[in-house]
Amino acid sequence: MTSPDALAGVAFRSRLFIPTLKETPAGVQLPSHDFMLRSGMVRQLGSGAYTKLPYGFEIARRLERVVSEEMWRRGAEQLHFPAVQPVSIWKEAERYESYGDDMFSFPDRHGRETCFAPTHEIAAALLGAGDIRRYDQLPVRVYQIQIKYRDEVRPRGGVLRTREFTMHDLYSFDIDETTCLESYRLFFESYVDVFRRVRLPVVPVATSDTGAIGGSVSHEFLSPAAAGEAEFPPDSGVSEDVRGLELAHTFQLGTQYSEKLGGAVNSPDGKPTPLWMCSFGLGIERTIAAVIEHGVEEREHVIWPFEIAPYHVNILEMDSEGANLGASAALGAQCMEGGLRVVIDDRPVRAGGKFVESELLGVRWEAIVGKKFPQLEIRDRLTGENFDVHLDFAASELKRLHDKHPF
RNA sequence: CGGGGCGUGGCGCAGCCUGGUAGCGCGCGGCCUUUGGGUGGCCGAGGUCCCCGGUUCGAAUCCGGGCGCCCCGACCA
Repeated sequence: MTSPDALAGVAFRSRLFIPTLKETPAGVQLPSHDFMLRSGMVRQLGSGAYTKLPYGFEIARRLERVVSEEMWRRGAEQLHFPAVQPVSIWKEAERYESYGDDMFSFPDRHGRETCFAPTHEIAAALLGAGDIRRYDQLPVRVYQIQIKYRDEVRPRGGVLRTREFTMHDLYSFDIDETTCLESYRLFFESYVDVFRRVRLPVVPVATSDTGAIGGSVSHEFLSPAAAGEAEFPPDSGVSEDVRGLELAHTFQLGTQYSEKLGGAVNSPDGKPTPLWMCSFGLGIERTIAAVIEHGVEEREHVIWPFEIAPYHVNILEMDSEGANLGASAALGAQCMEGGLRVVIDDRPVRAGGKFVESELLGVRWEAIVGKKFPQLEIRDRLTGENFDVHLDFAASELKRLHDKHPF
C-alpha cells in the first residue's frame, strides 16, 4: 500500500488495491476469516496458505512495529535466523523425532536433508553456544520477526492455523536460574503490553505440558473467543472452561538446550556453567484474527485499534462529482498533522457503497462530506456518537475526541 | 490419519438423480436513471463445467481412477 506516512499525506480510496467482497466465500466458518476475506485483507492460495493483500499486510506490519517497540524498550536486539536449515542440527538436538511430520523437510541438490524451520530454539541455542563466551556478556536477548513453516495436520480457521505464519520469537540467555527468571518476567510483561496496546484481553495460563519446545514452565497467552481451540479455566468462581485463541507462548527452557548443544561460559569463579535459556513466541496473523474476533463479539463490528489501524479517519466524499474533494484533502492533511491517518473515499460510488465499505476498512472515525457542506457529520464507530461540525473545526475536534478517548 | 461434505465465468449458487453441447444473483464494461445506506432499467464482455480414462451417436450429468478445498476429531503460535 502506498504509505500515507511516507507521503506525509492522505490516501485516496480509489487508488488503493482493496478488493472487497459482498458475499462470504464458501466454506468460511469464522467471523475473522469472513471479515479478512471480505475486507480484502487476505486471499487463500492453498490449504493453510494465504496471500496478505496490501491492507492486511499493512496491519500486520503495524503490529510488528508495536512488538518491536516493546522489545526495544526492554533492550532486546533484533536478528534473523535462516528459515532453511540442515536437518542435522535437529537430530543433534534430538528434536527431529518430536517435531517429526510437522516439519517440512526435503533433500537439497546434494542430497543433504534440509528443512523449513518450524521454530528457532535450536538455531538460537547454537548461536549462544558459539558466540556467547563470557559471563559478563549476559544477559543476551535476541529476537526476530520471521516466517515459520509447519506442515500442519489440518490447517483451519482461515489465518488461525496455517502452514506458513509470521511469528515474533525471542530467546534469552542468562548465567543462572535467578537471572533467567528475570528475563522471563521481563518479556512475559512485554507480551502483556503488546496485547494491551491492541486492546485485546488476554489471559496468561500456566501449562505443565510444554510440547515439542521443551522446558519446565510455560505460559500460554489466551484470548477469550468462541473460535478458540484451547480451553482454559476463567477467573475464579466459574466452573465452566472458556475457549480461547492461543496468541503467544512463553517458555522457561532452562539449560536443556545449552547442555545438549554446548552453550556454556565460565562463571566468575571460573567454573563452566551452562547457559539458561527462555524462549517466547507470538503469532502475528493470529493476533490480528483475534482482534477481529474480539471486535465482533464485543460490538459486532471491527475497529482497528489506533496503533495498528491503517487509517483512523475515513472521509466520505458524498458528491459524485467530487465537488468538495479539495476541502476533504485539506481536512485530511490537518488530521495527519494531528497524528490521525486519513483515507478519503473519493470513488464514484453511491452513499450505500461508501458506508458499507467503511465498515470493512475498520476505521474508527467517519467524516461525511455531503449536502450540509461546509457542515460535516462526524461519526465515532467506537461509541456510536455522531454530530455535525464545521469543516474548519473538524480536524481539531477529531483530535480532541481522540485524545479524550483513545482506542 | 479416521469421519463427513464440496469442486460449474472473479464471487455465491442452480442444473447432475431422470445424459441432448450451460443458467441465475452479485461483481465487471457501456448508456440512461438515481444521488446520505450496495437505486432502477437497457445493452455487453466473460466458462477447458477440477484432471485423466471409460460407457454412449452424444457426458457438467453415468462408471473408474486421480488431484484440490472445507468442516469435525487426535496435535500446535
